[in-house]
Amino acid sequence: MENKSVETQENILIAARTIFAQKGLAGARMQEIADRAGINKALLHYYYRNKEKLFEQVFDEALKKMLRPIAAFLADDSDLFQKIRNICRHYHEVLVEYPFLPNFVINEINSDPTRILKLFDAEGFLEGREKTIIQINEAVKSGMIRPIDPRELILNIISLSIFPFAGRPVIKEILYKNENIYEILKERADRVSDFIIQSIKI
Amino acid sequence: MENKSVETQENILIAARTIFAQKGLAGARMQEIADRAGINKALLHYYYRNKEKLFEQVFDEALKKMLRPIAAFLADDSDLFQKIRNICRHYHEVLVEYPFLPNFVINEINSDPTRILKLFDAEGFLEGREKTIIQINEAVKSGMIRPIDPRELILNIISLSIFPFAGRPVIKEILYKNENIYEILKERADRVSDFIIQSIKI
DNA sequence: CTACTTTTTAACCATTTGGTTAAAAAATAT
DNA sequence: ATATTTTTTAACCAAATGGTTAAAAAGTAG
Repeated sequence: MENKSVETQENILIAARTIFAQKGLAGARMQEIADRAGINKALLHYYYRNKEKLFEQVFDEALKKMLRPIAAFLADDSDLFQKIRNICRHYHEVLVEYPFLPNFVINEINSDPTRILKLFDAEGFLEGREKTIIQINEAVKSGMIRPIDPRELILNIISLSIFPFAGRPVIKEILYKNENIYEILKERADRVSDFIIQSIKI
Repeated sequence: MENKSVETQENILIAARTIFAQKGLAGARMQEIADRAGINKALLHYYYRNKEKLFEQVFDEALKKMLRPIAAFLADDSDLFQKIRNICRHYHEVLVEYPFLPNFVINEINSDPTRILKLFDAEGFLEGREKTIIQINEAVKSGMIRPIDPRELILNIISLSIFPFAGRPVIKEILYKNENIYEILKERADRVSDFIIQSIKI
């Protein structure tokens, strides 16, 4: 009996991910989520008190899955180039699974900035960031890489990894029409790190 | 008399830009737009028949301002590196003025992909793209730049230029807290093109 | 002053939507 | 078989919202 219940809840979450991703929090309809999960609205509210709670669960879950390993990579002791490769690869892996995540973050940070930032904090992202900034500065000083502001390098890594997923529908139409964009993006991970490393290495 | 009318309509557009940018099409409220424009809802509907029409006007106007010059840069005869510099600079200039544009495009392409793509077409973006792809391939063949898939290079340029604006609220919090992010992004244009050129040049 | 346009007011409507309720039905466990 | 949990049905509610209407008021031009 419990199986069925768990299965239904899982179906709800899967449906919610899709709908929230397509329409955002405001645009999503509880009825549509229920339909897609193959249940009715009453049951949907039976398991998830309201729209906000449902959204929060879907959102927090996905964001944690993204941030926790990134924080770990930032904090570990591998050398800079390896770190860049790890991070790019992880971004691409998770985003192939949760391609809606960037839009979630981008859209919802406007409505409640603090909640998202708390998640960054909780997942240890900020400490890892400090450590990596120091590491980049040292790499510059030791002549391993060209002079670059650490935050700018981080921003470039993030931009190259995330934007193609955030803008995926447009990208697909203007650059990769009639191709499997997910395949292309998945394969891109290592080329992105090469592109970055090529730019900074001496 | 006409002045007042035009001024009111302009106020509406300014207000609409802000609200649509913050809340998206679904999340925006006509009442809120009216309030921000300093008028009432009846007058808002008097000038713009309905929400969709208003959104369309705001959106199309901004996207054209973005695309038309990009198309021109892609189509002109300057050498590849100069082209990259022109494009990065233009993206940054327009996006400082319309920072909401990327989110607009990203969000609304889901609801009606064809309308946006028509705009790309109409603004001559696609022809410029073809010409630039050929140019990149030739630059590779002539040994001017490292081997790279032209579409991937274009994607990297777009990602580095646009993502920082799309993700601006998050970026600001995790990297540039307490700083003027617009100033930082504006200054970034030339460093972005340097980063790209450094990566591909031989 | 008169004619015309712009703006306001305020009530009003239809629809959508999130959410509830309560009872019946189905499924499952013991 | 009985008790418990899960699911459905269907009606219902309150609030929000896009949009309308019509008449009055204010502003403007000739």
